[in-house]
Amino acid sequence: MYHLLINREKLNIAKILKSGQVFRYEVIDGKGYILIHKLNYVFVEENKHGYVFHCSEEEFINIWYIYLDLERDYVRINQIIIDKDKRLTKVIDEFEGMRILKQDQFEMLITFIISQSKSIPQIRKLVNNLAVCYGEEIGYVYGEKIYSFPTAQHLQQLTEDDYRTMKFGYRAAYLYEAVKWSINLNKDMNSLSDIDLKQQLVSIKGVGNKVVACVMLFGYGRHNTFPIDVWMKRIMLQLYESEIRKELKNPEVKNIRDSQIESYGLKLYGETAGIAQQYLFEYGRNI
DNA sequence: TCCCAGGTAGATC
DNA sequence: GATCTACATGGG
Repeated sequence: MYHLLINREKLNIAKILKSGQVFRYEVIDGKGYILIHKLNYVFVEENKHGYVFHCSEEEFINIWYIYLDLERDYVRINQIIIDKDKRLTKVIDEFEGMRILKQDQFEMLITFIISQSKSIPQIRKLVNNLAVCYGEEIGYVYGEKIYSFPTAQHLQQLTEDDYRTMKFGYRAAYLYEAVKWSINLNKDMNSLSDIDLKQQLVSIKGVGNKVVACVMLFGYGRHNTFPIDVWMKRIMLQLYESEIRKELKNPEVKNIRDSQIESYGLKLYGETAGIAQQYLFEYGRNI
């Protein structure tokens, strides 16, 4: 058992799990949390001093330290973001300990394809169904069976109709395509530039700008991305509409495009855009 | 019954 | 290049 005494200013698991970036985890009331990554899971006990990871030190360093993005200096990044916009001071302070998880790339691709036009509880349900039906049983904690998320190989056997039977609706064809694409991958996507990676991902049918940005941010650790969904659009227009309009060829247009909001976010927040986006998302949800 | 939910592709102008 | 709409399903 690895005792890691880490304060909640640096790591706040409750806030991370509620931040909308991760869909597979368990909260054990009054005791702690279960985190899941590939074929690994860990029970993280919460006490007044901090967190205790119920795993070896080796596993903590090799898996959970990376998953939780603990190497990155969020204090420095938070200050950069506040310098860009002082209005985020309060939400960053209240959301202290939030981090961008580095999750499984295939899981992110599938999860965010599923996410289109679905509420967060519905996404969790569909994604968990997939894990229960096609993942592997990897553990048993506090009466909960823990499943891994299926790999592309696990899902290779499924037809489009199988996904429809599982209530994925029109996303069925997209899921089928994404699995096929993943099976046929023959190069290391991690070595690609942001632009090339984006180009590859967006070539999958059913994968557009928003899903690509989420996969790049939460799966590939590309923090220079700024996903625009309905929430972000509302928040960004509320905070920056006049500034965004100044950048447009025709500042009088009725509808501002997602890509224009994305450009502004990337320009303003640069390498911290992905993290800024999480704070903005939280800022908007609390209005 | 109607409307919306962490969107996207395809048609149309 | 901008705008409109169908696409499945579930929940309020």
